Order: sequence, then C-alpha cells, then structure tokens
Amino acid sequence: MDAREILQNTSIRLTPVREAILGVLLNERCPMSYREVAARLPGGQDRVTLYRTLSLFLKEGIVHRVMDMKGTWRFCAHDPGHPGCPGNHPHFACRVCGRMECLMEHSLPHLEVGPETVVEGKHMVLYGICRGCAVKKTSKKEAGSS
Amino acid sequence: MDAREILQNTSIRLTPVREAILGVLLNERCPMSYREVAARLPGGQDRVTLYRTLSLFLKEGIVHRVMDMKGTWRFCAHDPGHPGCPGNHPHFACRVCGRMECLMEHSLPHLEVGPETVVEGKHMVLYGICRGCAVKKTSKKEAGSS
DNA sequence: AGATAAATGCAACAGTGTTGCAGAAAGGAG
DNA sequence: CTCCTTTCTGCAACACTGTTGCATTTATCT
Repeated sequence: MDAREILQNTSIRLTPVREAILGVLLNERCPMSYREVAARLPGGQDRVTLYRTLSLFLKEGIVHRVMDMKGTWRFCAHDPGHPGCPGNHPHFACRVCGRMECLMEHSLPHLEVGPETVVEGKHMVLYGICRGCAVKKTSKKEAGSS
Repeated sequence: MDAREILQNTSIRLTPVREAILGVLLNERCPMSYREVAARLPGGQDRVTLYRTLSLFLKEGIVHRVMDMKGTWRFCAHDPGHPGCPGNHPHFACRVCGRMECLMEHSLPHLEVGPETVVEGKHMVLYGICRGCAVKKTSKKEAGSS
C-alpha cells in the first residue's frame, strides 16, 4: 500500500505535499523528526506545512509519534499489516547516529497506579548505541589497536 | 539532610544560588522544569545559571532528570534514603496540572533487545490525569449537574 | 467553468536550551 | 587578613522546535 492509497482511505484531501511526506515516512519506517523528513523531501515546503501535515496524519491515525531524548517529536508511519502498531511499543534511540527504531517485538508493560489516576497513554524509550553503530565502533577500535 | 549538607558532600563549590536551587528541588520532591524551579526562587537568577546548575547537579549525581510530554527536561532531587532512585523508575505526567511524579513503587522493566545493541538507559512516562485533578473534575461535574 | 472549502506559504512569535565572554565570588596559600 | 587562582554568575546572542494568524493558492463538488 503506497502513500496515495493510504491517503485516499482517509477523509483528508490528497495533495502532492502530503503524498510526498507520507512517502518519506513509509520509505524509512522509523520514527523521524521533522528535520529528517524535511531533508528527504524535494524541498520548497514550508516548515509550518510539514508540522501541520504531521499533526494531521497523527489525528487521522496513520502515524504515531514518540518523543526522543532531545525533546523533539518523531513520527512513524503505521505498518498497515500491524493494527496494534499505534505506538503501543517501546522505542530505541541511538545517541551516535541519532536514529530511532520501533521495538515492535515488545509491548508496553501495564503498570498499576493509584485507583483515581487516569492513565491515557505511556511512552518508553531506551537509549544507547544501536547495533549498526556499536559494530562500527568495535571494528574501528580493533583496527586502531592492531 | 538539607541542601547545604548535600552540596558539601560533593566536590563542587557551595554557593547561595546552588543552595537555593537544590533547596527548591528538595522541597518539592517531584521532577521540575527549569521554569517551575525559577518560579520558586527568590528571583534575579539568570536562566543560563539555572540550566548550568541543574546540569551540574545531574553530573554530580544528586538529581535525576526525565523528559516530559512537552519535550522539556524535568529535574528531581534524589531521596538520600533511596540509593536506587537515580531515575530507575517510571514517571507520571498530568496533562491538567502539568505536574509530574515519580512512581517509586515500580521499577523499569528489563527489555531484551538485540545482542549487539548497547542499552545505556531507559525512560518511561505515563500520562493522563493525576488523582488530584481527576477528583476535582468529578466533583465539579457532579456539582454542575445537580 | 465557477463556487466553496481546505491546504499552503509567509511572517512573526514563544519557549527551551546552548555558547562565549567579562565581571564577581569562593576557597586556599602565605 | 590579604592576595591569588579557580570557578561561578550574569549578560548578550544564537540555534532550534513548535505554534498562530493571515493572505494566497489549490483541490473538490456542483
């Protein structure tokens, strides 16, 4: 299912800008900051349009978002095959390459809080060094010490 | 143990500004944003000083920090009686009053990620409506409908 | 094709957090 | 106590994220 099809399944209008933005998200399939999305767009789009489009996608339920360790929102296109995807999983943020990934194989644990408290949602972010960067680092070290 | 004593146990200098800032954190005992801390200070302190002081406290290990749902860091003084406190618990953020609290009674679950990945830390934030605000809302509704 | 509603781009703003630098204050040595 | 070195503080300026209001353009329906 490509961007065009997904957008046509919603009540919002299909425009080139939206198709392009959703296309980028579908292509990467990891939570992206506005900046990362903008860098992969042909250019000429306004920041504001991008912010508004991402918020709209969120409202329409075709993306979810997580906050990374720098305090910026990252948006990720849902996998159409995973109906439970809407953010109900933890994420991992790499401090070296800055990328974030969905930990689809886990679901967020349920925590018991006080009886009156209303829990509307939860976020969990692990941070550290991703596999790709860890491997690169190790091999660099080994190369340096030999 | 008050702010002065805690600071004297570290290698950093004891200054009135630092004593005041740590005093505020010790008094509230919940994760506070720079803005909340500033509002409780006598005034006259520079924003930059406050940011730097909080970062210093973090480096010294006398506070921990969490990111709230608006992307701002919140700092919380450690409970001297809880050596395991350094952030190893989830937090709850109320979207009505904006306050955040430590969920000391829970610890963060361990998640198994790939073998090469280096996990350096994790964050978990529940959000919704805290007990205080939920109760207030209910009683308001009841009062309105009667 | 024309009308209407929505989407885009622009300018401006609020807020968080950072850096560089000059003057002020803390802590130690004599 | 006084001087000296270190480091802390406050100021100005900046980069960045995210938001709002408004005028213009574009999509969609009739």
